[in-house]
Amino acid sequence: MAKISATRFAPSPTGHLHVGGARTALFNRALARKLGDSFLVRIEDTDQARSSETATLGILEDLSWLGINWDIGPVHGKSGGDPNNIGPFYQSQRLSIYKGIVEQLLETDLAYPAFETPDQLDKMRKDARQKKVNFRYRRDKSFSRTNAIARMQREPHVIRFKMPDGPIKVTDQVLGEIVFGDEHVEDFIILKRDGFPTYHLAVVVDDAFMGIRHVLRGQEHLNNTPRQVALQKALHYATPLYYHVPLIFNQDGSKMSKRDKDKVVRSFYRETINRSEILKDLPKLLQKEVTLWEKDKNRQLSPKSLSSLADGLEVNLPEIDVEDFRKAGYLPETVCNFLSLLGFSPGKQDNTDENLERFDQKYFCENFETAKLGHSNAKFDRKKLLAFSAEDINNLTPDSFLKHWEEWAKRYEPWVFDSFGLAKCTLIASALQSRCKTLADLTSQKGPGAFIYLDDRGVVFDDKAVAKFLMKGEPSGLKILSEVRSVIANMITFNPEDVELRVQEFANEHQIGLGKVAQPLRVAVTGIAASPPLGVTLNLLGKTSVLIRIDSCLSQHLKGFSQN
RNA sequence: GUCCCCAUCGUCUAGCGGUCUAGGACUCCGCCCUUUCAAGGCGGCAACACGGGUUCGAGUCCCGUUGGGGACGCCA
Repeated sequence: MAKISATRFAPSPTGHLHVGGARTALFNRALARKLGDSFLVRIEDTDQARSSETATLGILEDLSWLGINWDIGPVHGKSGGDPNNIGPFYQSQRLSIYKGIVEQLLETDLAYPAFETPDQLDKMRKDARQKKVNFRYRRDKSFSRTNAIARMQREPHVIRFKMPDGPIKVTDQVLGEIVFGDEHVEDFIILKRDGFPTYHLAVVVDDAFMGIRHVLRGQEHLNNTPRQVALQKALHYATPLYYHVPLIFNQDGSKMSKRDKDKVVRSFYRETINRSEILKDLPKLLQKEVTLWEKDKNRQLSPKSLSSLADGLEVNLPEIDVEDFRKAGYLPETVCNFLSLLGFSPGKQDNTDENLERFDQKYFCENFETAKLGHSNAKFDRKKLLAFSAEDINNLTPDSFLKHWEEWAKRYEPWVFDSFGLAKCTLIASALQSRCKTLADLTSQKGPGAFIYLDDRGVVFDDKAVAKFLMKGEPSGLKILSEVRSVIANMITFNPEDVELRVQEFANEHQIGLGKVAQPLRVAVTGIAASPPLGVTLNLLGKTSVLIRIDSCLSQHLKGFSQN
């Protein structure tokens, strides 16, 4: 047994890391730091059909991006390693260990082979359900060990653990003492037909071999705990301390899960009337996949296919995975801070009422306490996350903000820096920083910088803005615009201060308020009534573009104006 | 259906028997600042699920009801 003391995060690589998993990782690391334990990552890939190396890599990358580094485990970037020689950290590479344990259990009559096929079991479960009784697999009274061992040699089989009789007590560090009656805990499978261990066996064996003394995980595992405790007793392993934390929910109160994206697309697809037309526009391979998927509720589309279909249906996929939030332009620190608050509260310090919610992971690790963990499930509030994000982005130094944006853009919108160059992007960043809630807002078509990316002759004018700032009043905005145009045209320097100064002078000369000049100009070059300060807005576009846009605006609206 | 967990503003939560006419954060609303939009500053609305106990005293302890959630896989 390992001589170290560790906490662990043990994801199964069946897709991207989702926020619930990320939170578990965050809590485990904090617990480890608080305890002075090592923090270990282990890949639970005992499901041959669903696990993939791509998913593993994705999860490790997601953790790294969040800044969650691990001491022991798969090597990725600066994380991982095996200083105590307790690896490997992929369960698929530990098969011989589990087999040895299973043999030991078999020899000591603590486990036995079983021969029912999955179909047979399915039927047994259905029958039980129909009779409204609880199904629980227990070894037959007429069970003969010698017979079974002999049959093992020639028949496909699983190995089941002999669950001891009597209730099992679990002591949880968060929830307290919980007693599970044995009427539910069956002789569960520890070795599958394919020779792979089940989760229960692998987790118990690995935790023991890897020195895991503290197990913090989601409450969905609470009902698994008695099985694992029974197994630990049978194997004479120490039972780790358990910490079961509440779940993370969607706004509608359902559990936030990996399947949510599929669910959203499915329900939207069902309600779409012209779905056959949409289907036609998809690639042939995808068409086949969708047809199969449509018929089978339990089937899930691959992430790629799912997003293609979502595009076709024009549905927005919910953000569930860490990668989704990265793409949406959140800073990793923001995501970590927000996630840390789901099921954990920093409490009150010195009885002051100040807001203690905004903290970094250093603070979280130092102040993490079991007593500060909540007991009830938490809904994931995107609006609050967005508010945190806006605040964090605003608090960044201009330099750091630019770097974050550049890094993000390189991954998701490479055209920005490619076509505008660093100098212009620096200007854009400084103009938009306080107006952005996420990094994605910087390039969003609905974002505060949308006007920057417009074609000079393709400005789309907002009707209300045009009516209010160009058509109304005497003199009208259009008239002022046509007069101020020459002021702009005659400018030699074009920095924000000069622009503001000249426009102010113009207003003074004509004895009108600044707004009377600024708003028509703003509408002319952006199409809408809101933008960064006028000087910055015009400077960002450059004199040439500004003049083209003014002219284009005048020619589009003067016509309509004279007719009225 | 069976077992398990949970229950304070719309949401995240503070509260560990009296200091609670219940505090903070997000949302929403108002005001200030202001050439627009942001940012920033100030203020406001808003909750102890219900019913029984225990106690001099209950958001805080106990029981029940109701409600929410989880588990019941050769998934993890």
